[in-house]
Parts: sequence; C-alpha cells; structure tokens
Amino acid sequence: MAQSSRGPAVRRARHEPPPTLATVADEAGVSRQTVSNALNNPELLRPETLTRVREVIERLGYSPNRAARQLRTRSSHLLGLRFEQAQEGTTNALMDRFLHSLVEEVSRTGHHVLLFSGDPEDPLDGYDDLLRSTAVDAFVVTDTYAGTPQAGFLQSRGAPFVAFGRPWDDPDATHAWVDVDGAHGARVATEHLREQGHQRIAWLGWDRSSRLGEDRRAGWKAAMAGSGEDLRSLSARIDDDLDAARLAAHRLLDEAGVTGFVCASDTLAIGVLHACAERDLRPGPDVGVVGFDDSLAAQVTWPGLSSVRQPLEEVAVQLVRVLHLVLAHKPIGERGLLLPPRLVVRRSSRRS
Amino acid sequence: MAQSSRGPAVRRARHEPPPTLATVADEAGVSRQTVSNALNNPELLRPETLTRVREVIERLGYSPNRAARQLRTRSSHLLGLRFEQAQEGTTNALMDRFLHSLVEEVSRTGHHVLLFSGDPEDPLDGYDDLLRSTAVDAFVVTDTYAGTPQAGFLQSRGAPFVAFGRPWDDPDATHAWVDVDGAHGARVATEHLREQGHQRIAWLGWDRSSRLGEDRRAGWKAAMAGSGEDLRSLSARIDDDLDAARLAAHRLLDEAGVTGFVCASDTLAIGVLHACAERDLRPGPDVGVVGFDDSLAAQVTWPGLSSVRQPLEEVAVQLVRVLHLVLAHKPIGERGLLLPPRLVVRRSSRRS
DNA sequence: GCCTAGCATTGGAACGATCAACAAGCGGGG
DNA sequence: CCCCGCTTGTTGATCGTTCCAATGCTAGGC
Repeated sequence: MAQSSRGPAVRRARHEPPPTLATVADEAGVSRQTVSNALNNPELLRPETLTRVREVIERLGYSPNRAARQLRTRSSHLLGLRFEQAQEGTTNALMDRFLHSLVEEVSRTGHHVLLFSGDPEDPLDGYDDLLRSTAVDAFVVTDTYAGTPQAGFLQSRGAPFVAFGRPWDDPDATHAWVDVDGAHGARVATEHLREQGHQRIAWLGWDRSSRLGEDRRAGWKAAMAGSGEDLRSLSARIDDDLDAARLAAHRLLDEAGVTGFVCASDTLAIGVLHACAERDLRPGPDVGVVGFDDSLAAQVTWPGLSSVRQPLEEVAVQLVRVLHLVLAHKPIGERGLLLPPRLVVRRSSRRS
Repeated sequence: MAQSSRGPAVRRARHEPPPTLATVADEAGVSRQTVSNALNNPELLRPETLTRVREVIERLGYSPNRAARQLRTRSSHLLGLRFEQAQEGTTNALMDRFLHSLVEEVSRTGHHVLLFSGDPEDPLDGYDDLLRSTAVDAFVVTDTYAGTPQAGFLQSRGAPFVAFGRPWDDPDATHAWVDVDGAHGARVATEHLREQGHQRIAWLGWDRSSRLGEDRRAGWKAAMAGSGEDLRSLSARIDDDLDAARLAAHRLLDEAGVTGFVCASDTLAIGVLHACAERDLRPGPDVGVVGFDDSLAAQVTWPGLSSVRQPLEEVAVQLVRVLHLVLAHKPIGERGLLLPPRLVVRRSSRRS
C-alpha cells in the first residue's frame, strides 16, 4: 500500500480515540500551547523544539480536532453550496465540472465544500439553518438565475458569500460575484459564422424571461448589428426542447432564408441539426450551427457540434480567490468579474 | 419575502453573535440543560415548560452550535465523499444525478455531504486527514471501480462507510455496499433486441480490465446463451471512443452479419449510429442499438437512442439507509445490494 | 409522620482546541 | 546594580454543547 506520501504509518487499534493536543504535549515534554504554536505559529518556537514536536505529531499521526478548533476560532473551514438539480439552461454535467474545480480549489487552503439542499419552492431554504448553527464560514451561491433573494438575504445577515452569477435584477448590488459572459460567447459564435461566409444568422434561444438567454442573445444581436439584416425575423424564442428547436429551424430556413444558427443550448442546436438532416442540408458546408455549453452531446453528435464552452474551472478559481478576500475583510477589487467563454469549433460550423 | 415557512422573522444586527443555549435558558427562566433537553429529549420536560422553551427558541431564532455539539457528541453529522472527476465508464452527469439524490436523502436526518478531493494517483489520499481530525461521521465511497484499497483502509481504521460499487477483487469483503446490476441491464437490453427479432446481437464494450465493462458484458452473454451464435465473433472490446466504436461497428456489420448492438456506454452506441448512417441503415428498423447510462446525448441523438438508465436515486436511498444502520452499529441485512437498472426504449431499438 | 420512589429540573465537569496573560532566562544600557 | 526588552514557553480561562450526578418536590405506602 502506497503509504509514504500520505503521512505516518500509524496503525491505531479499532476505535481507540485519536491523539489530542495534550497527548502530543505529554509525549514531547512540552505544554499544549507549544504544540498548538507548532501548528499555527511555528516561528514562535525554537527550531529544535519545533522539530521535536513535529516528530511526535508525525509519529502519533495527530491532526487537530476540527470541532474543537471550530468552536474556539468560530471558523469551520467549510463553504456551503446549495446543490440544486438541473437549473435553467445548465445541464447537469456543467454543475459537475464546476463543482469539481471548486472542491479542488478550496482544498488548497484546507477548506471543504458542504452541500445542502432546500425546498425548491423557497430559494432561501437551508441557508438560515447553516448560518445560525455556524456550520459554514461562507456560501457559494450558484442559483442566482432568476432574481437573487439569496444575495439580499445573506447580506442582511452579514454572512460572507460570493455568487456565481450576476445580480441581474439589482445593478447596485454590492456583493462579490463571478459570471460567464454569455453575450461574449454568443458574439464570438456569431462572428465565427460570419467569417465562414454566413449572412443571415438566426438566434435560437429561450423565452424572454430568461436572463441567461437574453444575455446570450444580446451577444448575437451585437455581432449582427450593422449587417443590415432584420433581426426580428431572425430570432426565435422557444422552450429548451429538441423538437421545438427542430420546428423553429424549419420555419427560419423556409421563411427567413437563414444559413446560420447560434443557439442558447446544445439541445436547441441539435434540434437544428435534425431539421438539416430532414432537408438534406449538410451542417457545416450548407448551414452553420453553434450550440452552448459543450456537452457530451455536442461532442458525439454527427458531424460534431461547435459549441461555446464555459470556463468553469476559471470561475471556480476566481470565486475562491474573491472569497478569501471577503473572509479576510479585505477590499475586493472589482465587485463583479465577467469571464469570457471559449468557442469550440467542430464541423457543424466549418464550411470546409 | 416568503418568510413564514422558514422559521422566525429574526433580524439580528450585522455580526451580532447568534444566541446560545445560555441565552435561551436565561430568557425562558430555566437552566441550560433544560433547553438542551427540550431539543434532544422533549419527553423529559413537563408540557408547559416545553412549550415555553420552544417559544423562546423560536423567538430568538436559536439553532444549536454545530461545533460545540460535535465536540461533545463526537458526531459531526457530515458524510465525506471524495469527489473525483469523470471516472471510468461514468459520465459526469451521472455523478451529478447521484450526488443530488444523496444530498437530498441525507438531509432528512439532518446530515450533510462534505466533498473533498485527493491526489488522483493515490486513491486513499484525503480520507485519513478527515478521519484523524474527526471531521466526518462516515464516508460514502464511490470510486471503487478498480480494486478497492479504500474499503480495506477504512475498515482497518474502524471508520464507518458504505460503498457505491461492489468489492470486485474481494468477494469476502465484509463492508456494506450498494451497486447497480450492470449485467442485468445488459441482459434486459439484449433480450429486448431479441424480442424485436434480432438474432446476431453484438457486444461493444471496454477493455477486459474494466470490471464494470465485464459485468455488463456478462449480462449480454447470459442473454445470448442458447442462441447458438458464436459469441466470440460478436464481441468487441475497445476504448470508450466514438470513432473506435464506429469502426468496430462497421467490422461487425461486415464480418459477422450483426443486426443488433448492446453497448457499454452511450458514446459507443452513438458511434454505432454513425456507422449505420454511413451505410444508410436505419437505426431501429434495420439495426437495433442500445446504449448505457441514458445521458443527454442519448436523448437528443437522432432517432433517439435506447439506453440503460441507472437507478441512482434509489442507490442513494439505499446507501443512506444502510449507512444509518452502520452508524447505529446495527446489523445490516444483506452485506451488498444490487439494484436493477431500467431500459429506456427509444427509436434506435424499435422495429416499428 | 417517616421513608421511598419517581419526576422535573439543576449545577458542575468535560469535549479539545485557542486566546490572553504572564513567568523564566538572558543580554545590554544607564 | 537594577531595569528593560526580547525570546521562549507555561498556565488558566473560554468557546457552546451534552453527560453525569445530584437536587427539590410531590405522591403514595405503611
């Protein structure tokens, strides 16, 4: 068993209580506080004392009891994340990718991620309990898509948090946030299609009530500005449904002479691909299609679906960076941070 | 703001410390212990005392401090889960679905899920730290695909845990586990294709070293037993790669006269669909194809990919049930529990 | 009237860490 | 010679909860 890299080869008997500060102190012939300092303020110890204490710690396989430390310092080193299923416009795989990066990132500073759930009807459910029981140091709020009661609530409580997602409804919000610039992604996708020679490029997105969808649509609109096209006739707002997208694509192909599609999701984009197949149009050479989120489906669909990939790893890095500033009561530079996604080009959008 | 369902309308000033047992006790005119009993052993109190204490608790918005409780009772009400990215044979979306159910399920008993990460090279990394610092009550081990050093390690430590995944290498393992019966899933898929009139049904799976893959393959093999077919010529073991699957499908179609494919993953199955498209074979009427995991890709791929869907919600329920038995030192009935997956039939496997 | 049993409630100690204050040793300046 | 400051280390108190043993009180039996 590969033990070397993991620490001491301690084999405690089953259920024997783990060593405490006092155990280590006795064994090393120093006081409790000295052991504590060896861990938290090693520069206070004389080098030889330090090594002696560290030796004992290593030998006994001692780790400070988190509960006791938390009780005294009022810091649990836990970050709360309300874990919802399948939010609007985000496939499950997205959350998984983000979460992994987040866990990885917070572990660098000895923190962990605590997942909790709550009544889907009440976006605030769950936060309060953890707050009152001082179970977490801070929150990472991810479900801010439709209004953000969480932000206001947590701020009124004085609870530290950072949000993944903009405060759409409240431009004056003072909390820290990180988000992906969906408009930028859609703009890059649209420009890419224009470079491929497409002129009448349609937007296929969700209902107007979706802030996420409207943000992305704005990018398409910006890229199409000055094209002389009538944007109204090139835009369709539908449910995130394969078949709805297929029908909408047929209509846009028939009525608006569209040759390019920028879509708010991979599901919608694949609906367009289906429509193309039904008309013997070749995705790529004949019709340019770009989706959003770079899901597994985009990767395996024939002939390969170009898609806008969100920089979730970077989002996690930035969230954690800002979170540490917030926890240290340091000023955060920019209140909000918009990260640009990256276009992954596959054959569905390449002419040649 | 919907406050009613969430508890008391407490508005504490920013950073004012939350109330403690002593605060509540003073306010209610009883001792600390009585308040504690009101929470943990309400039957010990006289009804009128109980309601009085509860009123104060409600009014102050009191929740017991988790750290203090954990220190005293040595139970954190946290379950550790090492969160790896993309394990063999499982797409990210799977983990997300499972995790959500798990979080939901453990919350019923006031528990939470703590995610941690570890060096991908060392399957034991991370467990030891949490154990020594008594940060979690138990573990849910999910990455037991290739041998299970975790199980042995945790047992030697006397740490409570349940595994999602069989102890492949050690049939005598005594720990509790829950797993999905991949063989059953593949068998049902194969029988489904036979019912549709297919006779020469191929297996498209992973390398022999994959226990998960071989388990599923066994189900195909069992369903094909007695068919009189030469199974060896009907079986292909390849990487989990779209193109590898496409090529293998062409070969099986050419050389073995195959009309049905049972695949170890949706990626492989979609590779088969690509091969069909290249030969103008219609998935469904001409060739039956079934994948595994019911990913988003299976749902959106034309013409709809039949797929074996894992009962992850039920896995979570059972894991938590068993975990509570383990934590209570009660005997668990069956050491292991195999749950049958369900076949989701779409057009790729329907003749009509 | 006294003893016992049972009930409701109480006060002290403990969990294992950190914080605050202080003590011992030592060298240097007035 | 004394005082001061610096380094190094110690001791008691504390965080907020639950466990343990003991308390006051009432009712019942003899």
